[in-house]
Amino acid sequence: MSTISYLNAVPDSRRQAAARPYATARAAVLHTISQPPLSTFQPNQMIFCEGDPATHIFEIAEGIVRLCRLLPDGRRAITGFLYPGDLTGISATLRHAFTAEAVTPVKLRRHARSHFEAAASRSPELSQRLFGIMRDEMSAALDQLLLLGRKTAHERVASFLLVVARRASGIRTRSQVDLPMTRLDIADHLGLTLETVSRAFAKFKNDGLIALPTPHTVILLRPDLLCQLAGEDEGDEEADRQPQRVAAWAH
Amino acid sequence: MSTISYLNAVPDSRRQAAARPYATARAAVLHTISQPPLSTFQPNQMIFCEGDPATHIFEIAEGIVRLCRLLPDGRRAITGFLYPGDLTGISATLRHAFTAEAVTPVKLRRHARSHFEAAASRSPELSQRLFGIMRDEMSAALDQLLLLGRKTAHERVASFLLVVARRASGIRTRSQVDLPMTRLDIADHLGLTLETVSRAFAKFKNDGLIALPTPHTVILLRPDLLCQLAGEDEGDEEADRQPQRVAAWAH
DNA sequence: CGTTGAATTGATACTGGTCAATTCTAGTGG
DNA sequence: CCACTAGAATTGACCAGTATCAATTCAACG
Repeated sequence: MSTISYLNAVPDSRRQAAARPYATARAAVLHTISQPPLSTFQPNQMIFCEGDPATHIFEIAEGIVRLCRLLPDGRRAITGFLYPGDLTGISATLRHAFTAEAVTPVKLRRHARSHFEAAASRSPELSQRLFGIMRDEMSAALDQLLLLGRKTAHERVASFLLVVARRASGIRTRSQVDLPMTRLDIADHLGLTLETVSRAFAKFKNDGLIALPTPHTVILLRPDLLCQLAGEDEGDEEADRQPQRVAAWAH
Repeated sequence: MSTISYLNAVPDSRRQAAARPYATARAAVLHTISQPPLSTFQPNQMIFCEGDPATHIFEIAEGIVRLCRLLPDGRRAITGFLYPGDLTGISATLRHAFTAEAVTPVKLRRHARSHFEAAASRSPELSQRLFGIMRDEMSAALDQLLLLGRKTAHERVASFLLVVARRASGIRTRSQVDLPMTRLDIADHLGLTLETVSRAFAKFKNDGLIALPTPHTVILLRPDLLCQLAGEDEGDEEADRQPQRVAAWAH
């Protein structure tokens, strides 16, 4: 907690980044169940805490959320960021495995776990999707393990930019990317310091790989080179990675 | 791949470590289904490869397996080790997300995914357990993210020793721990070099925290201090970590 | 405009990596 | 049973990539 306990303002430009129409891709499944009212959170406000009883599942309607784990002395790892349409709390059972905090102003729906599980046991499609979400989460976690364990600072930052670009836009290589989170958030996600993140951005800018119209807007000028730098083999790895859909299991 | 492609011998002392009666805790569920014959693998032999079609689920009967992800240039992250009784391939659907290789001589059962899924859809308990296994995997991955992102070399090695001690023995603080994997495997799991791992062991030994009768046997002399070093706060760390509790979700 | 937190940039320190040599271990063959 | 050998582990010297500490600069809101 030492790093963030205040509730301060976030620039308007960053608020806008939160209200993107990406959403609903995943959450759509839920809307067949019920539509709880929206809860609102201010930037840096805690949504739920590691260790809290996991009574609800959360569906992000608007804004960006960070998921963190902390060491007793306050060192922080951000295990991931949530975007509109994302769900969290699915893989928890008794207690949450991480803390969730709003990065930008957030609106979300809380689905009671009991309702949720009842619905899942009735709908094979729903439980199917839940498995799919858990798989995606696991896959992202494995990518992150490789990033943290074996990539250099520059490679980590390049990887991050590409992940955010793909996720926030849906389109594979949209040139303009919003970074609603701070340099410290990025650093805690990449296992670096905020200075190192800043220097990596500066270098990419000097090398002509990106442009930084504002600190929270990146334009990918050479996504190809970034891909190479990130050690992702830019090719069409996605192409065959998720042509997914297997029969089904879990009733 | 570049690091290991030969099939060499493993000391007999390490073979024994593999044949531990831990097992079956998790695999027990499966035995209600069927009992395929055992397949055998030599040390460093590949069991399946990242990207392979995930047609089977594997149940380790004997021996130790490592799960790796590789960067194009050969840098390797070991995302985890499997012990007797562990399953893998559950969270994969179309293709495996990592490579699995034998560390010691391994015996395992291959369960056809189709059978498996059929059984899961018939048995709520089974699919329930599968969810549980996936949760455990995710929880371990999150721990590892914190370790790789924010712990020092010494902290990582201390954490590793404790995890292995708990897992291999089941008992919380069994003093003698076998390390069937090499220093390089440990290093690739902890995001370090083998030299750094070796130096950490040497330091712990000098400081009286552990004894090293052989390079593959560790005795935890002061598990309490190791715990502290690992940043696990053995006790009730949660206590003062989150004194706060925002009213939060008053929508 | 003024103010405050965020971001950038610079100087320096230090952890852990790299390269290299030596020792150890365990399996092999006499 | 004991030397022999190959790979593993240890240890040392040195170096590089990041972290740390510190000072500006910048951006956005009041």
